[in-house]
Amino acid sequence: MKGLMSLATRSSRTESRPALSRDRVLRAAIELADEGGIGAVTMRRLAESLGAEAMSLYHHVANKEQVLDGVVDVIATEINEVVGRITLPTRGAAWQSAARERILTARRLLLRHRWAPSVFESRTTTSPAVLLYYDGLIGIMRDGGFSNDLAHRAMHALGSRALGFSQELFTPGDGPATGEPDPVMASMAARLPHLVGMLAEVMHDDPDSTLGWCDDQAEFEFGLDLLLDGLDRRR
Amino acid sequence: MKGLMSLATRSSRTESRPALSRDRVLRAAIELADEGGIGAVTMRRLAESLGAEAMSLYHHVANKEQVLDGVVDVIATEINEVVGRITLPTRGAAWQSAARERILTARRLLLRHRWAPSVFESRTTTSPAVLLYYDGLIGIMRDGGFSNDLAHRAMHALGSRALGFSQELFTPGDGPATGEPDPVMASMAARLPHLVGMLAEVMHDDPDSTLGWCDDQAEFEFGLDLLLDGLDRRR
DNA sequence: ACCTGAACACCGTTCAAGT
DNA sequence: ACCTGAACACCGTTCAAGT
Repeated sequence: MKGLMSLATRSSRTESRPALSRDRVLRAAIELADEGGIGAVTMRRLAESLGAEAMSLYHHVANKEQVLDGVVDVIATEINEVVGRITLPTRGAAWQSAARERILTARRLLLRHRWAPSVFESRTTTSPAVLLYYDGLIGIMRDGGFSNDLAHRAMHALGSRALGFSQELFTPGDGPATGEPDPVMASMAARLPHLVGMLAEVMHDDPDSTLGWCDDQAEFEFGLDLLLDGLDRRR
Repeated sequence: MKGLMSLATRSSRTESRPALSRDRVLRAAIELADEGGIGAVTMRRLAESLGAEAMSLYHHVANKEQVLDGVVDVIATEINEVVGRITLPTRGAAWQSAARERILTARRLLLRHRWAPSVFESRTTTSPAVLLYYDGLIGIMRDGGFSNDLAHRAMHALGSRALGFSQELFTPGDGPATGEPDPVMASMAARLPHLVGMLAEVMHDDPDSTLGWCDDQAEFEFGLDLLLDGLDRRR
């Protein structure tokens, strides 16, 4: 009797929603963030998306911080799986293309989640999967002949670029190219001659550019190569 | 009679607390953040520190986002005042030392507020003072012979480094050098041979280093010079 | 072991009311 | 014009109670 009851209970729950688990919580959090940004991830809405009550989550994660830690770890694990399949020589001068490929691959995966960079940055304790990713990158540099000291400085110099993202400096909204003369823009141009002149020319040369201030692929690669070239020279 | 009353009211308020103003609100927010981190800055506590009610703040700032925008602008204005007094040649090859000095000066001021980098990064609309700072840096590059296109790429490559800060990658907590053998550390070493080996050597060479993962001055300058050298070569 | 409802201590912000 | 108290719609999290 008791067995039948619990069986019925379990199966009725399974129909509407499988049992909660840490993994299901983390994946639901990623889905929620993909849909509505990281701000959409609240314990209450997360639970709701899983067909449960907010308090039920606390049986699988200690608190919200741990949800974010876990989300980072899930994504970094995915990155590790893909970069782990890269087979490229790493010895000597080959280190640079290997590192470049590893970083650009991480970038491709990371940017599937536009909210992810800021969450990666906000973590104070580093996820094991991120450490594993760094370990592989350091290994490539060591193969290339880097001393531990240079590898250390290199990791620092790369910063978040090691994982494939870089900060947006700013988004100037509507730039100087919006047809009719804008008085706000005009007074800005007077105070910011170099900035406005630069943006005007960049816009003119490439009207499709997003004013060049977003984390554009070409810009990312320019900065990355600047660093990798410099590191190779100090090798 | 009415005049006397209002005079009395004003003077009695002045004794305990001068009238609120946007500027006083922003300065109180900076003070609060300096004391307890940016998390300590809530509208309620901000008002309390000014001897007012939370709702009174809304007569001087539109909302909390605007408080943070204003805080960034106040700090960037302070930076502009100091870097504006730098008198260093900027023509030709001299651009590099001028840019370096400007950036390291900004860094000195910015790091008086340890919470500031993350707030600078979190702003979506850029403060006029930050734009003015960028404009000056672009001007230095143009004096150095940069095309607008290269200056644009350079600003991108520098990212937050243009303002004097770079991300902490992670803080590995207690590193491998803590005397007694730690089982957690041992299993980590097995999985992360390059990372642990690197940190062990860096620690050994410089026991005072903060495990090298904080935004250390020497590390910042290494990364900055790597970028400035590379940009000079592409000039 | 897992899940839940009610409650607590906070948030930012709106509104109507005061001077 | 400036300031305020009460209230609203949210948060994350604790607790005691359910199965």
